[in-house]
Amino acid sequence: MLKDYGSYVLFMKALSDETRLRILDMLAGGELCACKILEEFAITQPTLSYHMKILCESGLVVGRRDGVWMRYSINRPDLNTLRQYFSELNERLNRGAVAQR
Amino acid sequence: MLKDYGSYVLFMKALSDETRLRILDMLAGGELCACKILEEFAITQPTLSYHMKILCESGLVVGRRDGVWMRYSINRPDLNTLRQYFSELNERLNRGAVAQR
DNA sequence: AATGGACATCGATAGCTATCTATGTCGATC
DNA sequence: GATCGACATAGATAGCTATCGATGTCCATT
Repeated sequence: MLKDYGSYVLFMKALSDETRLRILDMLAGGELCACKILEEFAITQPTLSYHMKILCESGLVVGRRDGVWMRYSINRPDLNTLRQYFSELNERLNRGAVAQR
Repeated sequence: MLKDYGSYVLFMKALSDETRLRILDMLAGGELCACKILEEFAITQPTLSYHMKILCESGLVVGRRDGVWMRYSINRPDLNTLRQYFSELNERLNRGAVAQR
């Protein structure tokens, strides 16, 4: 069982928007700067800035300033935590299924 | 890469609320009826009904009527899809890390 | 020192979300 | 057939979210 749902809720909230989901997908290919990400979307720069903030505040993404640019990448430990969460849920579900029969 | 973000957004939205996350967690232990779930929360019955609707509409949870009761359980294929999504993201991220060095 | 490029912040706003009370439906029981 | 228990639906509402245009900051270049 989870003790701390708070951080998971933040993860899920961060990914409960198509724009942000697509950004995470892009970042899985490696670090990208904000302007490169912006090119892929039909949103304004302030809106992207807002989405990046949500992603960073969840912990799933980290940004670093590189001169004029902001470079974003996925935070491995946090993505791993999330991956593990679903794996464990799945396992728990399967264990239960066996126990029931 | 994903083609259809829509269903993933629905999954994430469904899980971006602490009440629903906890419900999913409870259901990982096996099927439960609505009244049993309700006992664990300090919310009213209509609010639970609302949350169960969101979970069911996402596909992650299925409900079946059993006489007077509604019994809810996790939809294995959909949970598996979600598990796989994060596993693949993780893999893709790790592949990239190697390629970069 | 003026300009321009990359980004963040502010203020406004339309639309969505979670929650409640009140009420409805449908079986089972008295 | 009146009541009760389990659930859904309707209507209202406070608060949150995604989006924009306008503006600010900071650095590099002209």
